[in-house]
Amino acid sequence: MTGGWVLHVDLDQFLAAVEQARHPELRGKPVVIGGNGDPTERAVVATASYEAREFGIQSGMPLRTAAKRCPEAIFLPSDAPAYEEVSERVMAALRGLDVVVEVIGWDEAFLGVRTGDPEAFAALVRDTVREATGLSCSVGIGDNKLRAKIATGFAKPAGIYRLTRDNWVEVMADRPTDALWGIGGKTSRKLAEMGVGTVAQLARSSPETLAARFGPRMGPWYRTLALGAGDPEVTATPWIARSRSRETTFQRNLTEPGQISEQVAALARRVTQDVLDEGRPAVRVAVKVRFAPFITQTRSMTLPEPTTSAGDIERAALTVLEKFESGRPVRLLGVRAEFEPPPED
DNA sequence: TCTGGGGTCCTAGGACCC
DNA sequence: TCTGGGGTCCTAGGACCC
Repeated sequence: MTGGWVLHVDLDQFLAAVEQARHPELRGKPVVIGGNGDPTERAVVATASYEAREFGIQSGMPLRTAAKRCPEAIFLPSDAPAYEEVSERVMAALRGLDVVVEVIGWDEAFLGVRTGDPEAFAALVRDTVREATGLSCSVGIGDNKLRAKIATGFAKPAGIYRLTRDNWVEVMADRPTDALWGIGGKTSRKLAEMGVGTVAQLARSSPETLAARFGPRMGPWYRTLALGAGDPEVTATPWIARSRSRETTFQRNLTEPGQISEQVAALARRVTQDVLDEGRPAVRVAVKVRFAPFITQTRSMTLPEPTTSAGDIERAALTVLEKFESGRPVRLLGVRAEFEPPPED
C-alpha cells in the first residue's frame, strides 16, 4: 500500500491567465483585472498579471493606485462567467485523474492522492491542467491541508514543493507568524506585541496565554498551526452554504433616504433569488451599511419563521435598515440571508 | 493607497430561563 | 434579598480567506 498525500493545486495568476489565454495580444503585458475595468472607479484589483506585479500592483489594491503605479497597464473588467467556465474545466480535469477533489475556490483545490511518488503525481497534475485549459498551476505536496497549502506558496509559479513534518521546522521556524494559513496581519501584529514574532516562538507559546489573549478556540489553534498540524482528510462532499449575500459599493455616496431603501429592497430581491436557487429557507436577515468615509456596520434580525418569500425577506431587510442611524452618506449597502446551520456530522 | 464582493468562523455581552 | 450558576438564543463586530 502506498502513502496518502494531500496535494494543493493553485492556478497561477488565474484571472489574468484566462484573459491572456483568450487575448494573445495581452501575453507578456501588465494586465490588471478588477471592477468594471475602469481604473477611475471605486474598485480594487482582483488579479494582476506577473508583469503588472513587477510594478508593485497586488490583489486588493485600489484600481486608482494600480493605475498610478503602472499607467500603461491594461485594465479589464472581471468576467465571472468566463472564469467559472474555465474553473469547471480545471476541476473536471482533476477529477479525471481519479482522485478525491475538494474545491476551495475558483482557482484552488485539494486532492487526496494515494501514491508512492507525490512529485511525479504533481507533475501529472500540472500537465493535465495545462492540456485541458492551457493554464499553468502550482502544486503543493503535504501530509495535511495546512502544509500542502503553504507548500504551494513556495512552488509558485508553475512549480512543485513538498512540505511535511520532516522539513516543517527547517522551512517554517524562522518565518513570521503570518506565513501560516489562518494568521493574517492583525493577529500577527498582536502576537509580535506579545513577543511572539516567529512560527517557532508561536509553537513554544503556552495555549493558556494564547487563549487569554485570543479566546478559548482561536488562541490554542494558532499554536497548533505553528506546529504544522492540520486536517489530512480531503473530501468531495458538496459544501452546504451558511448564507447568501449581495452588496454594492456606489460610485457616488447615497444621501437620499428613499434611494437607500430602494437599493436595500433591490438587494433583498436579488438575495431572495439566491435563496430560492439554494432551495432552503432563510432564518435570518442582515443588512450592512458602509457610511462615508469607510465606517461599516451591520444590523440583523432572526425571522419570525423560516421563509423563501421575496416579500418577507424584503420587508425584513427594510425593518433592519431602520436600526441604523439615518442622515449620513452611504457608500455601500449589503443584504445577507442566513440559513439554518446544517447539523453536525 | 481613499480602500470590491462573497463567504466562514469565532468572540463576547446581554437577555432570558430554570 | 444585595445575590448563583449554567444553558441557550440573539446580536454586533472582528479576523481571515478566495
